[in-house]
Amino acid sequence: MLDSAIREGESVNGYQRVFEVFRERVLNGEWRPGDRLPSERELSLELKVGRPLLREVMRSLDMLGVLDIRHGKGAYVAKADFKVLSDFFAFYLAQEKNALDDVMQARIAIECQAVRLACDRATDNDIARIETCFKQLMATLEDPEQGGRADYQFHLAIVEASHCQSLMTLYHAISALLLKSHVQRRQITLGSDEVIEAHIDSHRQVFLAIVEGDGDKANQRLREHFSIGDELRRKSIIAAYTQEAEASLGRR
Amino acid sequence: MLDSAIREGESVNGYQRVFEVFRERVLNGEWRPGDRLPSERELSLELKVGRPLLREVMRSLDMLGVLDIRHGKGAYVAKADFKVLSDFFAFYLAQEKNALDDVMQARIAIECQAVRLACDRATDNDIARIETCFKQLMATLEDPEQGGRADYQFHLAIVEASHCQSLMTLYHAISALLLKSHVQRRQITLGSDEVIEAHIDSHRQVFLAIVEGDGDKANQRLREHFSIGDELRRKSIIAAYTQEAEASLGRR
DNA sequence: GGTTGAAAGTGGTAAGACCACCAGGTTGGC
DNA sequence: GCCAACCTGGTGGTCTTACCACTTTCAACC
Repeated sequence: MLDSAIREGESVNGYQRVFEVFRERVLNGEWRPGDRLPSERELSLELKVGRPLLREVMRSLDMLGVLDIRHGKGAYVAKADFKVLSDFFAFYLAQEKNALDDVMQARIAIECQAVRLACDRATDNDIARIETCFKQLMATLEDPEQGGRADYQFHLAIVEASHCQSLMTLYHAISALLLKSHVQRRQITLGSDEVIEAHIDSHRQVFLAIVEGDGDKANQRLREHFSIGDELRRKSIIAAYTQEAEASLGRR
Repeated sequence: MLDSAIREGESVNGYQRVFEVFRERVLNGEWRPGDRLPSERELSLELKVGRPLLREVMRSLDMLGVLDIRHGKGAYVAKADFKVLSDFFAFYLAQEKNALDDVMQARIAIECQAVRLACDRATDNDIARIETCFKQLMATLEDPEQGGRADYQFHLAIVEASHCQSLMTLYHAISALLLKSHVQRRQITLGSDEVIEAHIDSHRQVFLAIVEGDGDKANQRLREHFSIGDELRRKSIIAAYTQEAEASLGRR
């Protein structure tokens, strides 16, 4: 069905035809980011299709992030962004079991590569930002909501220090889940001094390795960071169930 | 009084409202993959929106891969797949310079994590498949087209042996570019025995590490594989330019 | 009994009308 | 003369209606 456009005849449906026109013009650079498109009325006239059909295509492209349609102003070509990927993953993950664990693997993949690149490419600004995030992390230990956000910001800063668009894009795509997961974990593990200390130190080690610019070391420490987090989460879950069991026994 | 509609922020435009309804119903499992949706007329009645608007939403979801709309039959909930990601990347990469290098970083990220998981999770079947791909790789050394495809298949087999959906999804998303890149590289580096030997051995090492089930080793060897490939490509480019320069001098 | 073709239901498309929003020019008051 | 409020034209946002094209079904016909 991917080949449907290759058909010789005019038999493809109008939607495909119009979509291809847009694809062509954007990919050929005829329509560049920031350009304003003709009005829907004009376009529907030019392409010889009705406005509803044209709008179906444009809406789809809007969802793809290729167009930015603004009520009362017009439609603009946008720089494709990750918005659509978030939507896609939301639907996608709703249909997958073990989705969070699964996505966590993608997250590890992205961050581990990003941290390597960051060691080479990070500017002073990037370093400073990561440091700021780290301080913020320490300042919000008590609040699961803010702490989770700070945690997420720290990791995000690392990924953006890689200056690699595709990694950043993919990371953003799963960011909604990551943020949620960070907050959840905070709520579970809140309160244990030992946990907090390990957590902070783990972040610090990663940060220092980046400052040193040692890609291998940074990668290794980040992996340790993830496995520590994983272990802590398991412990917490076990603890939670144990408490529950005891409470259950106590009620008898 | 016009503001009466503005409450709870639920007052956004109809498109958003309808989209959220679909999102809810799919995410809540009310509509599961394979289910057939009510007809457009029924839905537009139920949701109290016009059919064109409803269709805009459904088309968008069709593009996202969430719905499968079939003329004359109806709309079905589909398992979200990576088709949309390819479209997205096509637009996205058209706007980015250095796109290929950039995406290559994402590729490395995905494969390096995948190979670790593969070491733990690969079944006998997976191993056999990777081995088959490796043999195919050796059998097609002469043909850039087939050789490039075999190369791609080898790496794909590794990723799929990770049994990690999100990694596989992301990998598929960039697969079109990877395949193209594999073939291109083959065309450039074709002919040098030394290059071919290094290339084959590099793959072999990765394969063996997976068979051993040693994640760290496999990861390291895969990284070496990539850096070898990178180096070879650079050398070839330099060689090509050198030849060109000599030829240019010769013509004078 | 097998074939065929109409009918019903579905998505596909078009046209026209009207509403909501935005920007820029016009008009009114100060 | 200046500024605010208002009007106006253009744009996207939405609804309605009608009709076309594809698929399936089932009953009439051979």
